[in-house]
Amino acid sequence: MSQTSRSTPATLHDVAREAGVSLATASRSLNGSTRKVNEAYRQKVLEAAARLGYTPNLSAQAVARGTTTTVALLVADIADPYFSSIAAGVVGQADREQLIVTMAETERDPARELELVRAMRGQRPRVMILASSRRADDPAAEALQAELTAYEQTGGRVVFITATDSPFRTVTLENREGARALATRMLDLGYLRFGALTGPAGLRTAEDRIAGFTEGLVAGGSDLPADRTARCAFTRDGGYAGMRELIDRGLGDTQLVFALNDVMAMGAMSALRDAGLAPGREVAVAGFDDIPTVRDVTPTLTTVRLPLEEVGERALRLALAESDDESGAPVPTEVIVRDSTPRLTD
Amino acid sequence: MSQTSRSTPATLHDVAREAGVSLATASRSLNGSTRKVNEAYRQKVLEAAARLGYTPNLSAQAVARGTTTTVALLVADIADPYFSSIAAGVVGQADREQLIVTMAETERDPARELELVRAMRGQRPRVMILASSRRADDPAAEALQAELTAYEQTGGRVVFITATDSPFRTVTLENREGARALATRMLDLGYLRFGALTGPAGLRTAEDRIAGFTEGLVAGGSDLPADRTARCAFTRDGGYAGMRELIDRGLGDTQLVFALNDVMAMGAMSALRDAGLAPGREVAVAGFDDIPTVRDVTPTLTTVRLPLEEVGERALRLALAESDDESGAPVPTEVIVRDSTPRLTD
DNA sequence: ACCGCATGGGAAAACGTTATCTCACTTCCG
DNA sequence: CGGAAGTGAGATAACGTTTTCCCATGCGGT
Repeated sequence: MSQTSRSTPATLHDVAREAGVSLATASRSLNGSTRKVNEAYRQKVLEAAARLGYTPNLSAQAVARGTTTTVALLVADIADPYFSSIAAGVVGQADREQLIVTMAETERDPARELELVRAMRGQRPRVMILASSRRADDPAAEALQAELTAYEQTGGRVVFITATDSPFRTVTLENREGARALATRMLDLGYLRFGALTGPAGLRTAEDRIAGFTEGLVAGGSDLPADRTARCAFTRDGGYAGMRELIDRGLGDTQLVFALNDVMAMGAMSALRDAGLAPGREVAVAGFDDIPTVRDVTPTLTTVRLPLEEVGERALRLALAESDDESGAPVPTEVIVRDSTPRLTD
Repeated sequence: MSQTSRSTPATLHDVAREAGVSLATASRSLNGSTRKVNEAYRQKVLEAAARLGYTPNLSAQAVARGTTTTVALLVADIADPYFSSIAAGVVGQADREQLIVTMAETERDPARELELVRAMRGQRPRVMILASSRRADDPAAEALQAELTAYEQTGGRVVFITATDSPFRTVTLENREGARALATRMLDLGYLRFGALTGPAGLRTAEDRIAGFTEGLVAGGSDLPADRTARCAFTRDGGYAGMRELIDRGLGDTQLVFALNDVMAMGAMSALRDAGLAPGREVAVAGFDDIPTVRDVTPTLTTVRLPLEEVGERALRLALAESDDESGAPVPTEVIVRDSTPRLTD
């Protein structure tokens, strides 16, 4: 009972011996093979396995079967609610599909992303989901595409979560359309003078959102003047810094600042507050994504809802789908007006 | 160039043939073995590998070597900032150690946790990190412990992230001490009448924090009356519901509510606001964990800082450490006073 | 000149599975 | 009663690696 000495895990061999059957029969009994096996034998094997605490070695199964049950997930930053929500969706769906997910963090660096894709290929995952953000000026983009194409040629499935269309299966996020709808809605609320935190140059998500927002404004007869925008990192601290810069440059009569995503918006609101300005009252703020916490900030944040967890689920389902063009409808976005953008009544 | 037909990944065999060397030499060239290999041969192999786009099959390596490079991580809920911060730490450290992390979600269900541990054992991970929360009344606890012990006997390493001491390596969270320090500090600020959201019955983390908080209050001559506490789920919505219940029962002269963790505190503050009460001014609120977003809520939240990302890193390092009793010092906690608990001056 | 002895390549056995292929045995039909 | 046709267990060849072992070669020492 108190065997504290280190041993090795029980193998199928052990189980077969213990049950007094052949290796083949043991294997057939423990996983569902097409072949039938005598119920009496089957019982013996099952009992033996339980007695020995046998767990099949997934690596060995992978080698023998030539396929794994792994899905590889690449995100920019796990601690960011945007990515962790997507990850939660992927992991949940994977669990339902009896798959295992392995995760890695690109830290928003394209070179690192490429490196990680290479490394992950070693696992021979069934699926690779790339939620990490695309850049327009990515020098590693070609190499990445080549790597992924090679991966697909060996039977893998690539799914991107992004707005830009890629040569791979894609869960399409309507960043542009969502931002345009947001702009329209803000105009409806009476806003006229807009500013924005535009994120880092070259980041596709950022560019799409800004483009969509501008489009909406222009369509409504307004615009987004360059001197009311500031570049900044795509993070909470970036949002804080960007808003800080806007404030330092002089907000003028800016009525509403669009922050590109919710974490940036939250940083921006803090920057406003720290500068003695009341977000929502003196300067309205809008975000994008609808991460869970925006209901709990003050004022509650107006944003464009992206069903992130569902996005993760869809990504995996899409990867597993038979048909190649099952990408289906883009993910629905929805403008959600909250207290950070009150109706202007003057 | 446009070979779109599906093929299989290049194997070491292919590389060896392409380079005109034996399998053994190819293997020795591509990973660092103890044996030296002629530089000319080595180059040929490396070139051949590059030409064929060879990536070693990790499963096969695992089978041949008898060990994997996998870290299994179990969390309760990936989308919860507490767990995603820990996960970020684990993934970051794993990356530095050239390890791969696979992740699963217990959804706070002990039965599920046991099931998952069983399933993960199939991967033969080098390390299993359990960040999912312990329960005092867990009916599956014995089975879990048996499973983990068996796992350790076969060479695996278990690390718990928790406050309760376990028979396994543990990153110790000083929930009790931190909560006690928080109580002391709140007394210093002039608070006298306390309430609390106590979380679900049986959850160790919750119990420890409440116990510590009560201790601190009692030590300071105050107390935590049962009629000012409410049970609730350990989530944002739980915090909201719990505070709602407290409000409905009548807050009386309660001056400060301790919410057990930050997401609950944020829910609680929203509940207060929705009831027309100003958190921080009319009722003070304190949390625990110091998740990133609490700097951005209004009022900013007083809490006990837990360096969550570092906790994740430490967990992995602890798992990998040679010595058995390297658990080291408990993770330092720090009370951080912010605007949600202003000094009482009446 | 001969004998170790290090050096380093290659054949082949292992790792823990699955899947193919035998083959003994039953059953059923004419 | 003989033979065809199932049935299902077991031996064994894979799967893609690593690693052990064997062996040819070259070199230094006596």
